[in-house]
Amino acid sequence: MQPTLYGEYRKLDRGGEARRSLAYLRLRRAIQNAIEFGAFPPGHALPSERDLAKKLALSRVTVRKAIGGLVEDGLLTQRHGAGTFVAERIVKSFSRLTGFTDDLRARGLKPRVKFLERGVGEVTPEEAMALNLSPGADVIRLRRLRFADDKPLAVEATVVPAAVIADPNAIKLSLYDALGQIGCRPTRALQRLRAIALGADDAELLECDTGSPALAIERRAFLDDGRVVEFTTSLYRGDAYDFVAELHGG
Amino acid sequence: MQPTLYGEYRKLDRGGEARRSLAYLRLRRAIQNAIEFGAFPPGHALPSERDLAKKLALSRVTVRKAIGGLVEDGLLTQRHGAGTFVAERIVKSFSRLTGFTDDLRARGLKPRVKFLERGVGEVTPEEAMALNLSPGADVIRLRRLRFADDKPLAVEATVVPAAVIADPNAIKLSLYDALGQIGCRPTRALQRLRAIALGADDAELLECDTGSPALAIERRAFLDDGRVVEFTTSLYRGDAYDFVAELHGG
DNA sequence: CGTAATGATACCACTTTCATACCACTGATT
DNA sequence: AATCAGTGGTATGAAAGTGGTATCATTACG
Repeated sequence: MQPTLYGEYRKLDRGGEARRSLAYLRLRRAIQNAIEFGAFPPGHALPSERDLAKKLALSRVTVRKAIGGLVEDGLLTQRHGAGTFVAERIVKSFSRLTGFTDDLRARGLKPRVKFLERGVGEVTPEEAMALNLSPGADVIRLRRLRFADDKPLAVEATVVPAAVIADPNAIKLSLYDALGQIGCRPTRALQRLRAIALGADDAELLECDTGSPALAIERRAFLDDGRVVEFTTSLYRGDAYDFVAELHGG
Repeated sequence: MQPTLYGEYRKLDRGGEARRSLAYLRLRRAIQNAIEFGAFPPGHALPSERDLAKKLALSRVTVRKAIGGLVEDGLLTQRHGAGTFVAERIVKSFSRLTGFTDDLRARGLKPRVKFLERGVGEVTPEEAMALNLSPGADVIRLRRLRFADDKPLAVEATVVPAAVIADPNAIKLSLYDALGQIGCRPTRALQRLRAIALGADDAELLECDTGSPALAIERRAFLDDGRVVEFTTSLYRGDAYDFVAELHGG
């Protein structure tokens, strides 16, 4: 039997001794399940917010909160006056290859970004090497200060070939969201991690002392065809970010 | 029957005899067990601090102390005004783990190991927590200094339950070889990486200045049945070692 | 005697949830 | 073209529950 939205929601109700999840999160999971199991094909309209609220005995605020999250994730699309629809191009949710924003959201922290620089320019020789581009090609440069719950956590310098994203302003919060929307979400990445001492400039941005330890991460992300879509150098405050990895195999 | 949080807590109470852990440590272990045995799936809410305190006849201060530790470990997430939740793990999957020895060889460096300590002792509370052992159990402790071309590169402290390997001298070169020979080769490991400043002792061993940045890696390796067979804390000189990881999505 | 663990209590800030109401837009009907 | 029912977008207020924090008292231990 095909899962229904209402059935999915009620199924998630069982919680044993644990307090149930928050209603809007439960509903959100229910909708997401229904979509991923195919109960709602792409383009299909969801019941209206008022209908959902009434049928599930929830308030419209709660329903909107659930839907809102999925809209932000690109799973749903809303059109003012028309309705809520399953997005045509569903961005595969990558459980493992995630960017900073997803990481923080998964941890329940509020991500915030302050742009220090956002512009277009010509590649430097080093960038050309890292991105595998020809000299003279254009790239987008981003320099971002990242906050978690309003505490500075990392400075990040990102270089993206202009051939991938032409308009720097298309990147609002998450680079990976922007890449996903144009179907260029990377499937593989190489990271290089090391510990360094913070320089004066970066230390000031991160509101800690010069020379304090930081985690430096360089990442090159690849598409299926091998093109590099991103080269990012990040400095994470050593006392504020842990990198957790799960290893498999024998 | 699935373990429950309250059941877990009371079970730990019966440890009885002379050695009863502090209440907040016991509760902390109980919660951790409940999570790791799946009683609380990721994303689900714990009972509120007030509920826990009331049901377990503890004060809220004690409950908060227990929860606080797990939050710091990244196992739980708290949101002001919302509740306490089992953290969704940020998992980076390393498909190819560049082992220490192989990596050095690839760089044309000669690896060498010097044992600083190798013996049996009783677990400390922290180790008991990491290895999920009862207080008073015996463990093997290894402390090794790793060199590349005769320059110190890392200090490594490893703890293995004596229940797994009884004789410390059975471990000659590679811990994983020794584990494999008795059929206890781990299939899964969790690593935690962060940047720290070196303390005086470790700095001296690594022949660099106190306070210089280092890469701290904690690793817990698991068997199929979930038992922890190894807990290792490594400190790599920040200026001498890069950690390279390959990430996969989809 | 001091310290640490624990308990009891109170208050604050925040989130969730509900109940309304009204606005702005869409699409189809008239 | 005008209308209208249904949609999402926004705002308000209120109640209940949550974690965050502080204070003070009690107990156990060295």
